Amino acid sequence: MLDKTFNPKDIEEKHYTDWEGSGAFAAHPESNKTPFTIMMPPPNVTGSLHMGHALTMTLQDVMTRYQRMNSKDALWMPGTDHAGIATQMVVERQLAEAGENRRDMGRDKFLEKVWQWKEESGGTIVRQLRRLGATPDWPRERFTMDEGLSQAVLKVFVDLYKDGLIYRDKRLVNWDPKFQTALSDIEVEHKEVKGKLWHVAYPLEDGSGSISIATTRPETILADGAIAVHPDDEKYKDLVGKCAVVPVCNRIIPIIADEYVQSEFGSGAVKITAAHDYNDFEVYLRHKDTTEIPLINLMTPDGHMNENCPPDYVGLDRFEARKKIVKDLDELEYLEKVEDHVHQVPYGDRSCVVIEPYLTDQWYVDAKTLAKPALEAVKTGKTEFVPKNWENTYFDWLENIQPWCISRQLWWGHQIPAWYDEEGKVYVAMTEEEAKAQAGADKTLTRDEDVLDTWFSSALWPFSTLGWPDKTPELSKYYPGDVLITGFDIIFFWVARMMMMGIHFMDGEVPFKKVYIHALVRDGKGQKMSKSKGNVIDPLDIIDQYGADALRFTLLAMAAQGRDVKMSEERVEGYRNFATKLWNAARYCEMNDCLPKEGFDPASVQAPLNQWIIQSVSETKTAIDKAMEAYRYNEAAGAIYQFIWGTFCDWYLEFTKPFLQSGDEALKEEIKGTTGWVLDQILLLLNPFMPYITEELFAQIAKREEGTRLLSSDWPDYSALSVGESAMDEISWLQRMISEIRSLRADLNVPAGANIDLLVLEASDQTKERLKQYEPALSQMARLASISTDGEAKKGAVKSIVDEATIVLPVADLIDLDKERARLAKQIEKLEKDIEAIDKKLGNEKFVANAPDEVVAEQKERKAEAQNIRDKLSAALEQIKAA
RNA sequence: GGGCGGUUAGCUCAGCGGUAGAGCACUUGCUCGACACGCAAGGGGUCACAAGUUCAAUCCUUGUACCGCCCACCA
Repeated sequence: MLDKTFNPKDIEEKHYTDWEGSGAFAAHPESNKTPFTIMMPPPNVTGSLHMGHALTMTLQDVMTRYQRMNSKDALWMPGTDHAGIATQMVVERQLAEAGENRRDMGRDKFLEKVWQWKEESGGTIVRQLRRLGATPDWPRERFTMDEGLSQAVLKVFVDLYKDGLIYRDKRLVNWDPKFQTALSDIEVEHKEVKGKLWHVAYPLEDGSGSISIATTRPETILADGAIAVHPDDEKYKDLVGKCAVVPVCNRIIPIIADEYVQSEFGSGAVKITAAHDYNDFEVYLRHKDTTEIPLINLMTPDGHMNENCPPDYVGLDRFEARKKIVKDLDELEYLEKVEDHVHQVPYGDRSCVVIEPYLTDQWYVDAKTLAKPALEAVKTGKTEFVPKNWENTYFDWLENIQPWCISRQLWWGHQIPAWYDEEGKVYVAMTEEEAKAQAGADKTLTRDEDVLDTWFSSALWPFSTLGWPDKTPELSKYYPGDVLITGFDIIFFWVARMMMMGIHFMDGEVPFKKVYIHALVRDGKGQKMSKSKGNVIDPLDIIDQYGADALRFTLLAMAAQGRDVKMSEERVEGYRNFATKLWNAARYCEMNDCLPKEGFDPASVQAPLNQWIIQSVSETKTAIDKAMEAYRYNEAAGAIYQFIWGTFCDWYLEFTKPFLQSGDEALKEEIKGTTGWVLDQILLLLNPFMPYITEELFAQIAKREEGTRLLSSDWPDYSALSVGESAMDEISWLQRMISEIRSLRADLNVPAGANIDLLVLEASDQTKERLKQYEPALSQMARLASISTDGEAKKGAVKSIVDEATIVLPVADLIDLDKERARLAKQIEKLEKDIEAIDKKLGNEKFVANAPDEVVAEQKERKAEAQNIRDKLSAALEQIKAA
């Protein structure tokens, strides 16, 4: 006997262990089944499960389970990402706590520490995924710094270098002074900041006056190399070619003309600080051949002023230097005015410190070239985004893509396979031996210290995890993947780069055919969850409290396309209740011997009641299939929810109760068989969504062959079942009948416990027959003492209409006549309004002429029906008035 | 500045050319032997605003107003 409530805690671990042990998560490259591949976006090794993971992994797991049940050879490829900066940060923080730091320790020793940390703590998220019920092919789990994947990274680097698609360049990069590394453009977040605009006067060298400029970063004045004005600006025409004196450091700089300058902004003159500003650098490049413009770097890598500054600035923090120069400018009377100014300031997405444009040598990928086929693939539909509007975002980014800076001044990551000889000449090769062979035996080579951007290795994930560059069976079977399921926040970081790398290295073949982009999870108020806001809902807490099934179902039900998912505990509670409901339905079935029986054939059932529920199961399955096909998880979840609760529990089980108590034996047996069968189908259909409770019930309600699990069961196929319309009509009638009586009773305050008599007038033969047949169900569900079809409505009886028949409840002594009059009047009024609206339509010649015939027919039918009911209710109202 | 999305019941959101839906909340009844994490019956919406297309618009088009997010170097 099942317990009274379902306790997820008791069974989740047991089933997961059993599932994993069964080997059912495994892909089988050797099988001849159609493959279905999902690449799991590898979470950071430093990560722990948050709601975003819970959502994306649930969607992936549901898809994987669904495809697996549909006889696909499903590969859900799991793994983790080494997460360069994030991981190095974690370990450095630990070192700091122990009073150590990585530079004292040295690179090798430090890396040893990181690996040690990875072994000890890197498995957290992977363990947590198991609690969600995720079923990827664990034995294939990869790490982006695994031997094989690292080899793939080296090969990709070397090949791209040979093709001229990777190169070294000296230009401005986004420099993170906290981590002291370069960052790519997309690792920089621009935030609106309230700053100041300082207006500063630069004296002209010839003493003939001064020229005024405005700046938001006065400390960079110390590195000024020129002043620029617009070539057409009359105001400054005569100054071009002259020189000005930089305040405070007294450097003489030229005044040049460049179209970049906007005459209307500020004073119309701009200082040019080529080593610390992207635009200024561009100006510098345009003029450096004709005008000598100093290119001065005034900062150390950790954001302090260097020796290129006046002595009293050297060593100052960049923000201190800003304060000091403002003070100095003011004292020296160069500062003309200060305005408040709102502008965008770049911050490192991990370090959260202000990023400096900084002039360094870095490695770049020629993203523009790689982007072309990646764009083409989506334009031609080889890869499709769902929902489609994300393609615009993808196009927009790739069409404007800049060179991708891939070198990072970190230690944790894939070290760049480049060596330098003493003259600084570079040799790129898979190994030091090969580099030496290139350089010649007499050269001493030093390896590039830098490592690659973490996303460089993630970009290879769809093929590096399958054994590339070897031609493995996995690679040929599971590439390209069927669908990539991920959030929009990493379309640039990851999706686009996988497209570029995949197409380039896999002979033009895209890495996945579909990209399903889901929303981000927010809190109940729609705010982004973050630790600092303290509004984080921990999925593990939710699992502890409500069970993994409830969490999964909540995420699915709210995963409608193109919207944020607002997570609130009340919703989870609701779906926990749903699990309990199912549990109790199964418990009821168990108590009534309605369990799955060997040999039951749903095609053979005779009773319309049973035919109806079987047909409903089939329709539900169709709805789920349709929804899954379109990645409409919320619709799939809604369909099965509605069927279980609204159809099976609320109607079918209630219909059949009286027949099970007293009915003829054949019918009883058929009901038992049908109920058991439906319950089994429910478990199958719900399994991908709520794997734990369904697996538990599956095991409890029937003896199965040893080792049979829902996990590895087949998705049902009802194509052989066909049920006539008549059963559906008949049960629909029964539902309407019961609803109508219940509604009347409630409206008229008939005591809930009172059994009353039902009189049905003007009943057709069919209705009479049905009343007789379903008498037990009607009596019990509508609480009737008797049902008759002939007789006369007594004075004060209440009337209503179901189809052709008038139902009469002789409850005169129980009800308030005024209330009944009001009820009838209200209904009649509503019907009149409907009829009027329909008449208006039908009276419109254009409508009749243009609307499809079936729409016109439908309107006519509705009108007739409304008129029929109205007439009968009017008669009833007259009768009461007469009484 | 560009792009995308949103505005539907008290709240959170589905729906998307022909009778407005769900969950929660609310009201009123219910110890009908599965379930109060429940059952039954209800109340509640000029589908942001304006114009247009159409026989017909919550749904399509255009515009307006708010609200989000993403991208963008204006000192």
